[in-house]
Amino acid sequence: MNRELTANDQAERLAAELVRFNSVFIRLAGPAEIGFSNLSIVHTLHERGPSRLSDLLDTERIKQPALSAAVNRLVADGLVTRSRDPQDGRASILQLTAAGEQLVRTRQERRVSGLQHLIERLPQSEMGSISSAITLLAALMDAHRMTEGTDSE
Amino acid sequence: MNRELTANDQAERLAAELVRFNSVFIRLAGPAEIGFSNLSIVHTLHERGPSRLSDLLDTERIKQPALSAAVNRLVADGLVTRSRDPQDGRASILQLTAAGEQLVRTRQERRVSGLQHLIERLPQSEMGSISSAITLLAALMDAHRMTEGTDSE
DNA sequence: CGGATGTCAGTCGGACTGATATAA
DNA sequence: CTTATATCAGTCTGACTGACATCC
Repeated sequence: MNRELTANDQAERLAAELVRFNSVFIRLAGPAEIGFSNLSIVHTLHERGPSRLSDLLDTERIKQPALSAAVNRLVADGLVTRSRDPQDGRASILQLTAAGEQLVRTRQERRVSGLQHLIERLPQSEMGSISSAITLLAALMDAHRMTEGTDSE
Repeated sequence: MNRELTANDQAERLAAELVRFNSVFIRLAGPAEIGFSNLSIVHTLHERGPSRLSDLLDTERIKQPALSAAVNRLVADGLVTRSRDPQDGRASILQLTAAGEQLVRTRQERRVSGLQHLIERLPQSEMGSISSAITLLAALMDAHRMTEGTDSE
């Protein structure tokens, strides 16, 4: 049960540190220009490739009409293209433009650059823990995928 | 210079994993009920204790009128109290109520609980990397504090 | 016609800018 | 008077709900 206590303790500390670190990390990519929701849509399209509106509905935390409007904005901004699905007349196919891909890439580059500056200032003793942190985060994501669908909502 | 390449590579991978993991992590606390900005204000008051509006202005990413209105909402919701500073007639002192503190606590508990579920599903090989990840995150925060003020904006 | 996909209309919260009141 | 602190007024972006059009 010492192990139980330790596991809970670790979750507490990890959560606390993640919250604090995130407040810094999320700003590394710089100001968004486009809103959070729009950014999230662009990001999701980047990860998934061409998708329909209803595919995005599952991940984006907004409702259909808001999503529709958001996509219209993104199209107007030249970040996304809409085309009709020849297989299904009801569906639109959404896809990032080159500018949309560039936006994602630029933000990620800024994050990397900011993170690099921080890493350079790390004490030598911490350098080794970076790669284990990377695999830890990946493992936590795997663990999350395993629980998806079994959780309510 | 092999070390240079590795450092950049690590920053890239860490940034990518953090972005992906965050999309899960930020949802662990559940829906906000109150908006993002309001939540951020509550969180900041929790971390700093009693503050004035202009203290919050530095950290919150909104302007004075929006901050003022947001605080009014929080007061109406019973999460924050305003009182005048007897030392300075211009200033309001903002402070979390018990309900406000409870909100922060509840959200953190949900994060911890969600994280614990994920940790329980980790392969044994990753269990050891949690505590090193905690110290890494803390070290990265320290590194960030060192660079604050030297960066533009 | 029934279910899925997407849009239209009206409303509302919450941000912004610019002007303004009050205290130091 | 000038600066700091906070609010008021008007506008705008982007979310929501509910009704509706369109295609399978």
